[in-house]
Amino acid sequence: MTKIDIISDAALKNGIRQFLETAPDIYMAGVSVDTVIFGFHHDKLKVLLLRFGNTPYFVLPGGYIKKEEDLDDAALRILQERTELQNIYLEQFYTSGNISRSNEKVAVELAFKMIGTIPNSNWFGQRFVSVCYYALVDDTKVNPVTEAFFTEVKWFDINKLPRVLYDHDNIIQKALKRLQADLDEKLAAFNLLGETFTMLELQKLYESVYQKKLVRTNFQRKMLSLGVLERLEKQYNGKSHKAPYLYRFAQTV
Amino acid sequence: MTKIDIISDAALKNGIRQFLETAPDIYMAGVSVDTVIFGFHHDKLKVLLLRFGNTPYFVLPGGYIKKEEDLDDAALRILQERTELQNIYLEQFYTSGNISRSNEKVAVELAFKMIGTIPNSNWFGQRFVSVCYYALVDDTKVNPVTEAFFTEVKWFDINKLPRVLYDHDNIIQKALKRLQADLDEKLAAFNLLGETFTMLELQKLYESVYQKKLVRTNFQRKMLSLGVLERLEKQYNGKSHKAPYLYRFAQTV
DNA sequence: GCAAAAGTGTTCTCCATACACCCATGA
DNA sequence: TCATGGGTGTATGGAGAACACTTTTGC
Repeated sequence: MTKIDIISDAALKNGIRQFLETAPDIYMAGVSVDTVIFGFHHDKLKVLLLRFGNTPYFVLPGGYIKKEEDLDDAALRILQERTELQNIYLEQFYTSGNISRSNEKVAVELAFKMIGTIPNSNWFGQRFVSVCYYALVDDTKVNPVTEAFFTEVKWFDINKLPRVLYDHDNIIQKALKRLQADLDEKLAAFNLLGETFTMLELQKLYESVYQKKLVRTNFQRKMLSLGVLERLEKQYNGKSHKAPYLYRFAQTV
Repeated sequence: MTKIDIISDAALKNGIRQFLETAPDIYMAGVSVDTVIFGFHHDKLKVLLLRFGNTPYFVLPGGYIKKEEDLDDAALRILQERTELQNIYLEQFYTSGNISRSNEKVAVELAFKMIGTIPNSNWFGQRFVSVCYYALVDDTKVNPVTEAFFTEVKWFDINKLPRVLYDHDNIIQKALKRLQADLDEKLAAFNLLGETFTMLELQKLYESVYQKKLVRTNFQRKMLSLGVLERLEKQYNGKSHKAPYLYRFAQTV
């Protein structure tokens, strides 16, 4: 087991102390928001996670709901703070509210070590019900932003996740299932790609979401039959084979 | 417009006052649970609603989460309190958290009149994020229970809903959509029927959920092909036509 | 026998699958 | 010319829709 190495940086402690002083005035108590941010890179489906302090543990990007803020707006704000993106595709998919989710030993122990003693009545000590959203982003446009509590923002392959705290692993799996269900239904896939893409890239994306191989020729026909793809010029890439067409998502709303 | 007639019953006021005194010690603040209870009766899909005080307005059965209680357990408890049923089919489907949902003029006005002045800082005055569940019940086994705040418990046809408070109408419509999606997927329909039923009853149920007519012969084949129906003896009902078979849901888990 | 509803069989179409085939490209 | 990947055509099978047909029941 990896040794847990806690930073003892005064600035970090001060940041946390300041948050704890102001949080109860700004945010709703007892309710939090967690977001599963999906990206697609190198033919793999990725999830954006935050390193918890200086430990080897990661958590989902999350936050709290301002007292005069709509729930969906809070999720969007939290995402924008973490990615600096506008126009994010966002779906609420689950609310997690078991007592045990907030009590996980490791997390509590780590929190204690990070900021010293935590009075039982303070912000982090309370029980939270967490409303969970998933987001689809073009990872090339994301500018990951860290903040006081977290020392690193990192993309992880959905199949090679690190150790995560709380019930966040469960939440990530639920998000994936929901994404699978939404992918065809809501034409959500194109939010994970850039402006243009080849048919093979699109296929790899579907394969990484459904976690299974698809038949190339039939996939192509199915995508074209949706009537939402615009075929652009061919993309010559120097490879010794036929150049693939580029496509653009052109939904006629 | 119907005149709003408010009861000024001392017992009701006392009940509410007592609740307000103890609630903050027992329940999480800021989070509530609302349930859409579906039943099926006389070939119609029904929803169980509570009359708000002595007004013509209705609300969804709902409640709060105890400080040491799992979210799903809270939903189950609230349902059991209202229906006296065990083993209820329950699905979480949405969490509603817009600021405006708690601020609807009519609701606030009614609450004021019911219990006199409400200090802004009290329990009902706070903002709630509501986690919503839908339940499927055999309505013949339900024993609707009223309580202090509500003067009537009543089944309503999904297409003939009364005026409901807050955003509960929106929640009901979302529940129906989710039920439609789950019906085939999770074989959920049988929770709405008694032990045995005819194919026609099952078809009427599907039609009332999907809100459209289905072709009798093809529906029969589809249901039988699921492999979860056990055919019992015929049901002679005195009508001058062939007697239908009775079926039982016999899922091999 | 007749009307009404229940149950079964048949055809047709659509769509997903499987796979054969040809095309374009650079080494 | 060859290997590699891209694009299109075609046969097949299964599921659902449409509808014809038979069976059962009480009057």
